[in-house]
Amino acid sequence: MRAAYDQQIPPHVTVVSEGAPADFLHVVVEGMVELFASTQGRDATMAVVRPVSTFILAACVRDAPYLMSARTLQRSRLLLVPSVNVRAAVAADSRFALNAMEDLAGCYRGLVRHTKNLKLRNTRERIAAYLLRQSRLIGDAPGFTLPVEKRLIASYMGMTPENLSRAFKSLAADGCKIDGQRVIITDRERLEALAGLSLLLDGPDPEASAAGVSLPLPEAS
Amino acid sequence: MRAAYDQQIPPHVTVVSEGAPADFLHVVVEGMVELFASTQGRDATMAVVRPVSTFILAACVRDAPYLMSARTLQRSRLLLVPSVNVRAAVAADSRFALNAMEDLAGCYRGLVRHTKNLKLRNTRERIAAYLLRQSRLIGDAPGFTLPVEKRLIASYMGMTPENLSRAFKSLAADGCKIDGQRVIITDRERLEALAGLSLLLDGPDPEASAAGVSLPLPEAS
DNA sequence: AAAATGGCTTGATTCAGATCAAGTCTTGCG
DNA sequence: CGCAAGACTTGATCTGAATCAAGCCATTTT
Repeated sequence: MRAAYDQQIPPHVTVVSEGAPADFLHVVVEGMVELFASTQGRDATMAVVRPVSTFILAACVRDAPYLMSARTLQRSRLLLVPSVNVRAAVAADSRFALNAMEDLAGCYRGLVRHTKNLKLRNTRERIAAYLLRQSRLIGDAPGFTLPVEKRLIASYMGMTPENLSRAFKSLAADGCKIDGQRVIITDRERLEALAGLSLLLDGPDPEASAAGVSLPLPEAS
Repeated sequence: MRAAYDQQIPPHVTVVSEGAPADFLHVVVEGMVELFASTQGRDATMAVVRPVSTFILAACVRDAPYLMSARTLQRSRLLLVPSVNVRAAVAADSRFALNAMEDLAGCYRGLVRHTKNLKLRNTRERIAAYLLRQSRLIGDAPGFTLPVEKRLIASYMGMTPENLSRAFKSLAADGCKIDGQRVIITDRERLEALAGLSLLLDGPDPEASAAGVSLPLPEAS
């Protein structure tokens, strides 16, 4: 920690570029950071990280190049811990190693869920599942506010903003009303049927949210 | 290790079902195991594990339910290590913890690559990238043999077998001939242009293959 | 207050990939 | 050896989602 840098970053700044060597483990202390990947114009949101969570731990551990880029969505406070020190701490302190490992395992499982989602569900189902999960994470409240821009949700879910918009509208017939940022689940049963919710996929276990990676929590309302 | 079970498993046997508690860490000693996920009839290959590699390490570490199922593709020899002992070893032996962590980080990075692939490339591009990667992994040989059934490749790549078949055929125009199991890259430049190969995505680093997770290596020919 | 910017919606159209339906070829097995 | 099962291919058709093209609305800038 003594070697770490504490930085305030303005919004919309890219703090990590994929391909660069993983010199620092990043910790989001305040704000919100998007992990994304891009090739030839195309662009995909991989996750959104919220306090207090780390990102690109895997690259540090393996001393390999970053596979994702990162940019701030808001003004954020980041802690940059030199990878060397992270690896030293892992080797020296078994408690630290255990915690780091749990974090990593949580990220991995979050990504498995995300990938299963992409492969096994179509757009409407993904959205239904996402909304149900958001609702559950704040204690099964039927109403809440979307925590990020819709375009970001669309990119995360692997669809275009146009399609997300249309899908949101069409969900009115399946138990969920979306008006601007406001979401109201009017018929949970129906929405669950649409999502084809395998409890496993969206788990009752909160690890992915605890890990702060995936999309942020909504605010109840 | 003293607590582990050593098992011979016939082909096409499901050895792990998603949702079950992670009582054992599995190690593939011989053979080939498919990790997959399914909901309501739909089915998606997530990875293929080859010797010597572990699978479902993340679930063990977190003492959480499996997120993927596993079935043997061939007659396989598996080592089942009780999760309790794995966690004990992680806590007791920092060398073990470090190695486990590297393994986990490798799996994570493999999955990041896979997900980026799904989100950023269309089917033909994914296939081109896959073939180039296979070629590179055996030392840039232009000719090789597909290591697994095409239907499995199709599922892994998130497309139907029909589509894979058509795409394979159409690649003749882009520098690659596929005839049965045999693949011959006739124009690497062209194929690379199609794949839009960002070196980052498919990496020069061999970790994903070393981890034995993803699809198996082909045989040169 | 007007103008500009960026996010969101809506409609029309297109297209990649899925589905459906045969058929062929290979492989394992009684 | 002959049959059955399963993998793969091929063609015809359909459809979910992308793309293209405006327009709308809120927020910020001038």
